[in-house]
Amino acid sequence: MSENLASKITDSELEVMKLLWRAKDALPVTAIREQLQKSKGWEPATIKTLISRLVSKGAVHQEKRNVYYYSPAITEKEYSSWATKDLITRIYNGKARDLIASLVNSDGLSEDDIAELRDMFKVEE
Amino acid sequence: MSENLASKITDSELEVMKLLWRAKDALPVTAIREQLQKSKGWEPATIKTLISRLVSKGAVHQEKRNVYYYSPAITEKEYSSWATKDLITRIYNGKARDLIASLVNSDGLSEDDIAELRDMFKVEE
DNA sequence: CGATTCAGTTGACAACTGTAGCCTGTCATG
DNA sequence: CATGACAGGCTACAGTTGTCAACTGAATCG
Repeated sequence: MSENLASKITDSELEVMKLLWRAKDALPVTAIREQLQKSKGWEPATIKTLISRLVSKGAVHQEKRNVYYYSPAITEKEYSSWATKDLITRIYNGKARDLIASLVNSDGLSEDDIAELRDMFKVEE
Repeated sequence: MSENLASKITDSELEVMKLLWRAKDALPVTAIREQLQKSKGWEPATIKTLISRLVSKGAVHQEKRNVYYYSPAITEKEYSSWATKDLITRIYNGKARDLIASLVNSDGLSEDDIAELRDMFKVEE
């Protein structure tokens, strides 16, 4: 398990991160709460807990104004690429190509996906 | 989270599954213990716990002989493809191609991998 | 200024996870 | 047959995760 930054963002916490990634600027709890309360049906307390856990583990940065403003301390790309490597390590013996092979022959990809990928690999040299 | 079969095999449990997948036939605890004790440094008790949890959640099948013989109830392919789809759902908004794109431009793939993938997508039509 | 609201902090609690011990019955072995 | 080893089943216990409530102090509003 390659830990360190962003070490283990949980599923619930990830919902908060997604929201913060979508926002261009730092957000106060109010804004975060508004969205997640509706979309996830969470109580304000739950949301506050998730935010502080994320701050503790260094995944979210807080900036003191009147009230704290929160923003991601890691980018979505960083996280998703970490999560992907983690999957590859745990499940595919560290071989990225095995992951892709698995996707290719197990209906994981639509015709469109395949076409697009063909392009993706064709163009670059 | 698409649950059901193999619902949430944990990291430790996965080590047991890997061993069972490698074995062609069902194995008694003895055999499982021998390998994991050395490779993982786990106590026999730990290994027994993992096996029974896997049996409970239907990921491992047990067959009564003198002593129980254990074998995977789900294939490695089934599991890894489930885990991959799960990742895609959670992190890539359900878009498999985004996963691959992320791999491509984030040093997730070696030159060799890319060459091989180019082939992979070239050949089939 | 007194009452209301709510951010931030702390505590809580059940389910799950990692790790392991104990007990009992059975099987092999001297 | 007596004994030791160990499979299976049960219990345990700390740490993590998903959810949330209570308290406190500051800002807001009438």
